[in-house]
Amino acid sequence: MPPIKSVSLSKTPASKKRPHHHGDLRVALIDAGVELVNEHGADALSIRKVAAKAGVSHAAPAHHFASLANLRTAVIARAHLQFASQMREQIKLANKDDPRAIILAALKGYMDFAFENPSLFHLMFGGFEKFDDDEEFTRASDLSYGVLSEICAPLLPGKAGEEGNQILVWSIIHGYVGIMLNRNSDQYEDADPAVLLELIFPDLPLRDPA
Amino acid sequence: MPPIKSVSLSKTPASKKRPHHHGDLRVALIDAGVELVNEHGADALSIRKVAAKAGVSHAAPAHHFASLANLRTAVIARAHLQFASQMREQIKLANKDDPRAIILAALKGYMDFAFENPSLFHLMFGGFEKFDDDEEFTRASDLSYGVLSEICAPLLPGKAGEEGNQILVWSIIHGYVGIMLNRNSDQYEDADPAVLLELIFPDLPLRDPA
DNA sequence: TGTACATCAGTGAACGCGCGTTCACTGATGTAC
DNA sequence: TGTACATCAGTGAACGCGCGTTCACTGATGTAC
Repeated sequence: MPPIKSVSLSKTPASKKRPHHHGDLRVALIDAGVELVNEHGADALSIRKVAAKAGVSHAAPAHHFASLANLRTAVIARAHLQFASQMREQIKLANKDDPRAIILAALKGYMDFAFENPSLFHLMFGGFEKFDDDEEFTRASDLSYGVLSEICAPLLPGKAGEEGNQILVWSIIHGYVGIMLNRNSDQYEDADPAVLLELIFPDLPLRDPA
Repeated sequence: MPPIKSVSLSKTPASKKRPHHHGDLRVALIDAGVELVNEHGADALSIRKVAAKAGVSHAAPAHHFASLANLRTAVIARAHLQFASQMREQIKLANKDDPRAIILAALKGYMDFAFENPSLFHLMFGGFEKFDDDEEFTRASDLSYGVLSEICAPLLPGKAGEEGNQILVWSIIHGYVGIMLNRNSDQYEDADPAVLLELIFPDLPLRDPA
């Protein structure tokens, strides 16, 4: 029995923008990179391992990433998307009329991301070579920084001005996370992040609601 | 003319504890490691490069460091010594009766070290494999942490208790430094660290002097 | 609809490199007598 | 003081490994006609 309309059937999946061979190798390689880093550390990211994990030959990634630094930049960009979205998800759970609750929620998302993906966090902020002017990267990292500036907007400007508040809040959470990640793992394992955040931020001065 | 007392002359330098061949290769290798990291990044630390920099064969370090992680641990330990001493030097310049000035001074030392040795700073806190229970390492890093707990002692305990103050102060400076190091270098090059510190710490609540 | 051709993603072999580690060695130093 | 010996830091060759990168290729997809 010959297939009826086999041509149109094969054309429909083609309209899904599936490129020539692999589904979307570029995306698959970045996925594999994120997994590799989380499983074996920031150093473990390599073109050959990423290719193996995606099930292609080690020469295939060259068609999508000109160098290891390009791949790394893309993985960090992807990490920023997840980072921002994890903060946004916590914000959604907070009372949207309580700016302080929103800040604490976002910072809980910040900490959760870092503690759940410590190696990825180190890759993002640990001084690894990346292309800071890559468009995909700047778009993604702007999403993260956007969350932070957004939640700080209701804060009363301090002596350091608007930007001072942002840097202060960001410094505290970034430093706290960095310190905790650097400790021997079992030393603070019973510390409850939410409680610690409350303790660290006892009274944030807010603007009068306009 | 035969040398008089040549024997005792040659014994005197021997009493300087100079080991067999090299002066003190272990120390020289750590020196070379610090230089390598500062010059070419935290990733550039390798047994072979360190040996080359110290002018010995690449098999020589094996007599002093069982593995790369051991060498790295020793380099980080050395970095902590410098880190602590840089904070102590700034503290010496401050009015010793002004606890707030002492805190700001120590944090200036903290920032100066990080900005002058960014790669070393990343090596110390960037999640690289090291032996946290190495005695030389714990002794050195305890010196750094000792400075931080010392300067925080005069602070009024907050809701998070004594330890909360320490974690808060440390988080702020650690996070601020981490964020600045992660930016494109020229973005904040005109920021005066001392001024920023003053802005970030407008009013630290101190204990009554007993 | 069918055919010829261009495009280009993925292949597999090969390259040279730097790496950590091992090994038998050598030669200077320290020690016992 | 002099001699024999033990110790051990440093040597140089060799190992196998994973790496990024290159290359001619092949074969599936997309397009022009």
